[in-house]
Amino acid sequence: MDLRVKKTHDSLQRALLILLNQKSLENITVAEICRIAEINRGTFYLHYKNVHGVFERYFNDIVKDLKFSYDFPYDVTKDNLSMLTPEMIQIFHHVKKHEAFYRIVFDEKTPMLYYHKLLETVRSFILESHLEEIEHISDQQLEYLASYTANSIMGILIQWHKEDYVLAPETLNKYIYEFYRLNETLKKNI
Amino acid sequence: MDLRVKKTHDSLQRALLILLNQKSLENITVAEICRIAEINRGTFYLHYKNVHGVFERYFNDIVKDLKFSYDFPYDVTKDNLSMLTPEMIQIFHHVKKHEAFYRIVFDEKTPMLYYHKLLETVRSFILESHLEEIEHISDQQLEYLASYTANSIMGILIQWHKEDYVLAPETLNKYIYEFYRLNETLKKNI
DNA sequence: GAAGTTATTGTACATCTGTTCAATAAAAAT
DNA sequence: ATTTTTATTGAACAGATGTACAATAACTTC
Repeated sequence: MDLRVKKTHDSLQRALLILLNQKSLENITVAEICRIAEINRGTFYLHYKNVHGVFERYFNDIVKDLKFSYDFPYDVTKDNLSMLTPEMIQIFHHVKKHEAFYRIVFDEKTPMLYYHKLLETVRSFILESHLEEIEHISDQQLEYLASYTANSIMGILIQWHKEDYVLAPETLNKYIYEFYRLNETLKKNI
Repeated sequence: MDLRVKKTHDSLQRALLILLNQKSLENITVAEICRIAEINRGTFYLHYKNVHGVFERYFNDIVKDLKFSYDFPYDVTKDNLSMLTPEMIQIFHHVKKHEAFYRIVFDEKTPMLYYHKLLETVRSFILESHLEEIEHISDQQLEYLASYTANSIMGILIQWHKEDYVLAPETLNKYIYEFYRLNETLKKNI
């Protein structure tokens, strides 16, 4: 790979991180990030459409980290019966690890793009490991079930974000498990 | 209320709708919307921060419509035992009714703001009507349960969006009901 | 190492942004 | 109806955006 291109990308990524310590993402301009990175503004537009382009590159690295951590089995007692197993705790640990990053992802000003990408990732985890055994369900219905299930976990993340990430990942995991069992109890009261 | 202010808001709202038929929201500039609305650009900044400000005003009207429709009981056979009752079909009907609008809300380029607001609305529906009878749950846990439950419905909406809103609201409602029952079946296989 | 290819640079341009301010027009208060 | 208050306007400003182009520098190929 061309060293010049790599240098451009690295400089811009480094400049973005510097600026994110000073101001919010939506207040960072292309001109500004180029000044810090010592990159010509014209060069910027050769590679990215806007500042979010640089952030998206950063995002892809973070999600790679999530996918990697998910490939490692977290707990031996794999509970395949629930669609929302304690396995999901890895997602909470991941978000906590990159908290500063996810504060931006869930921010009101941030485009939906990153939310969609994260949901897609969680969705693939669920499709790969938890939805195989389901019968009597159409392909299309399975797509909806995956989104339904994955996004319920995203709901936990959003609430976590709203409460400033105060709870421990283990607590969230316990919550999910209890929410799953809750259906059962309610049904028994019929 | 000052007639001049109302005229300004109305002109801008009308101009936004005209422009949305021609191009996507993120490509509409303040200068452009002011030219169409025949409003001085300085006046624009007296009322809004950017183009999204005008869209947000529009959004508030739409959500008002959702809240209104939800106040009307849709079906007499209210199933209080499930947290996700067929009552939710009203949300699907609402989104279908304002499909052109929600195509923008769920778009990748659109800020998370509208998603958060819609989630908050669905969340309030659930808290008001379905989560009262739950016992042995802390206030905080209830907050998470509400986000968890409300966002699972949002997951259906996102999938609907991804599939270009082809299915009927009734079908989605049937799906949700079946997803709820699915837990039951899986557990019996222990 | 020379020749060819490609990324980066500097400059320029029209347009947009966000803000300020005095002048004016429209509404509200008396 | 006159005065007071407030919204809108037009002009001007520094800075940002997105694009274009020729010149130059860096990398690749042979």
